[in-house]
Amino acid sequence: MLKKTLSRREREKLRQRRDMLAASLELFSEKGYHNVSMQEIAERAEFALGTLYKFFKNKEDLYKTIIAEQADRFHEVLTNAMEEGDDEIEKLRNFVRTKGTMFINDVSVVRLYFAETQGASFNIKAGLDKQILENIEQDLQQLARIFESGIEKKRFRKIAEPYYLAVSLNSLTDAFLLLWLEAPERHPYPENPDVILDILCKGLLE
Amino acid sequence: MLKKTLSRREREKLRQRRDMLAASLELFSEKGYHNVSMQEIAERAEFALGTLYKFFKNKEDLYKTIIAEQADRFHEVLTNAMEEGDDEIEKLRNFVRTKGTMFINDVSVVRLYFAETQGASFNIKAGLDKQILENIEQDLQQLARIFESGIEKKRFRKIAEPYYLAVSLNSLTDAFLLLWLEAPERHPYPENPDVILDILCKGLLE
Amino acid sequence: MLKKTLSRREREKLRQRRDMLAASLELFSEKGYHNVSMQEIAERAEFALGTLYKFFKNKEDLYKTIIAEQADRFHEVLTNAMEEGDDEIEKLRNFVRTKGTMFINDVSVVRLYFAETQGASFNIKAGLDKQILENIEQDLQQLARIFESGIEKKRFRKIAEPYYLAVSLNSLTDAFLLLWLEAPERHPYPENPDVILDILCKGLLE
Amino acid sequence: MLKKTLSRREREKLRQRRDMLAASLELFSEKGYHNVSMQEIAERAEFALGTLYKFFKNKEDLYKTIIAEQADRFHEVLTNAMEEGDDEIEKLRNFVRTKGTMFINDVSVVRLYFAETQGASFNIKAGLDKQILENIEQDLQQLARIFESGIEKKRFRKIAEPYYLAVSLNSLTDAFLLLWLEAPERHPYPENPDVILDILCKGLLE
DNA sequence: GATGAATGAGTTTTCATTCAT
DNA sequence: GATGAATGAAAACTCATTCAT
Repeated sequence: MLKKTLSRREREKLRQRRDMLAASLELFSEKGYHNVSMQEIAERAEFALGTLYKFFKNKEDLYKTIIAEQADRFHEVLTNAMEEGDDEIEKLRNFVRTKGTMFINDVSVVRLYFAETQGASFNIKAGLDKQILENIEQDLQQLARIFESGIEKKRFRKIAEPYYLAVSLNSLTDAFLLLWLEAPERHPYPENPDVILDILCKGLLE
Repeated sequence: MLKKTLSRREREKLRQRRDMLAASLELFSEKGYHNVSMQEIAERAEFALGTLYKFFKNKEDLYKTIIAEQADRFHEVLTNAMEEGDDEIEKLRNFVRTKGTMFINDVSVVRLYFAETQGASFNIKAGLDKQILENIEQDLQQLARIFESGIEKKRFRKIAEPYYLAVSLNSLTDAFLLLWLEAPERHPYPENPDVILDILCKGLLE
Repeated sequence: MLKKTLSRREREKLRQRRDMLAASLELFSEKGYHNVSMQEIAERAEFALGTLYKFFKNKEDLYKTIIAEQADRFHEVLTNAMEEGDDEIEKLRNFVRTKGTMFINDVSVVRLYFAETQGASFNIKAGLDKQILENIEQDLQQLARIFESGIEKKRFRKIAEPYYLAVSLNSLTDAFLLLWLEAPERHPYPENPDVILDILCKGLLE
Repeated sequence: MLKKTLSRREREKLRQRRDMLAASLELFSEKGYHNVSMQEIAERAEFALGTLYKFFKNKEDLYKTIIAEQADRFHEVLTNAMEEGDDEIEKLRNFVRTKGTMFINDVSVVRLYFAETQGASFNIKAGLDKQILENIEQDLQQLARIFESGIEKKRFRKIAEPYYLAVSLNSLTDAFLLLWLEAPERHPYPENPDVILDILCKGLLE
């Protein structure tokens, strides 16, 4: 879809939609799905309540749209990050670094990300969309293939199945992000991705 | 307090309380705090609505009681597990094994555990009690001391600060528990704790 | 009813009943009918909830019993007061003095008295009993007869119908009692009944 | 604020508010605060429950608004009445006449007035607003000044302190209003204010 | 097309009353 | 006969959603 083909009207609509989603994201992230009212969202976004319903058919739809859009953006950036880099280690470094950067620049999203991926999504009526779960799965698969490739090239020892290695690295980055979220000063997300990677790479035992 | 000293009345009360907490735990775990009504809980527990309020002063109190009781049980068992074992590796094995066993025997709790610890607790008005956060922190500290001791004894390489190693191992077990929760058949929680521990211990790089 | 004919059991019952009524009177007077629960009354009276219901068939019955008993006591004392005294003025003095003394000794009752007689009784489902209204009416009639007699004997000028004079004197004492209730220090109920009576007797105009 | 400056929307809002207050006044007056539900008020006013809550933040707010508005109106009218008239007697006549007229035209208000001023306000959680008590006190003070002025000019005998004379006259009008309220046919509120005033003015004793 | 007032179902909570022990 | 635990009807209040303007 070329931008040039969008009429002023259409561009305006997109801008409104973006504003609504931004306001909702903030509020949901601050207070949680059930502690935010549609009225509140409308006010924060500076639109009328009815206008909100012109864009999203109900509260759940609005919420899911946010999650879906963020997940897509997230997915795209991560996919690209994992493709860049000359060797496997470099790709893993890119994964760790990019995931950190992305989240730290967008605190609101982190909270929702954890709420959703770590099993609290049952707080909202319906679980995550198939689409989103697939995104996440794809990221893990892509990460797994990096590990697999490393193992094939004898660069990595096969200390676990590639998929589990992917899950592990993902959970390590999550853990560091949570620490940062709770106490940004005391537990900054490491600038050097090796701090996290080494936990996986170096082997604890002498 | 010896059971024998409890009157029939008192024992009956305890049983009722337990039934109520059990019903609530199930429902909160299935549907989330905000999607469960007190009426629903009363029905599931087979008590009248008013009786529920005789035992818990309001919905939040009921919820927090569940979380607190489970967190205490959890904390106690884990603390003990980490104390047993002759050397550091054995203690870590006990941690991984016990955490798995405990959760797998009580699926309802896992869901709430993740909802609460992974940042979704903001879905309920008040966050986690100080007490519970302290429990969790204590577990991590205890785990960290095991790593520290291993490093001092030159059994472990210091691939990261002990506290971060503790956080890492904890997040790895969480990740495997989540996998199991999503697809118990495909991703059983490993009976042999080394499957998880090795990810930390063996070192990926050749 | 001779006291001697009452068995110990019966005397005990009467004492319990009195205790219950006393506790209820206190509470109703402090907080108003709707802001007092039967549970609360039972606790204050140090009886079990069920026992309360053995004595009074429901909350309204309990309330009405209090009102009726106090009204009876009130009526009896006032009737006697108005009978004593050698002339009309003395009888009126006795009325004013006795009404004051009685209320001031029993603050709880005053509040209920005003709540009931001044038209707030509609706050409770049913209005005042016929019996009580009749009591009040009788008092007014008796007072009216005193005025009437005074007029016949040419001691009083007929500045209004005797009944309205009765109502007037009654309302004057009520007004002074209300003042005292609001600010006992600033507006003590006059020890000398003439302070009130004079307002009626002396005539404002020169 | 000129009516012309109100938009149709605003006028509509005012009308709705008035309708709600009118329905509430009726119901509270008929049955008392605690025997009226918000649902009932909504039905009587022919609005949805939620609409009621758009206008008044809760039941107590609704009640207090009624009381406050009526008290203000009452206060204003009485103040003016007491200012008109050439001499003291005329001012007192105006007070007695106006108070009667106002109440007789608005029976619902009388009931609430008595419920509130005669000490039953403790039936509702919060007592009367400071503002309202001040209104009442101001009226009494103004009345007292009239008596004082009359005494200074030697038109009145000082049969009691001016403030107590004010309280007395006020209580006399209240008494006649209560009589009328109970039996309008038998005890009409006197058209000629002297019927009430004479009780104070003429002096009972020969 | 935008608006936001109006709606009412659904939720939490209280408390008078009953009745098994 | 006393007890007080259990009951559930009823009340206050919220908020997602609709629809007339």
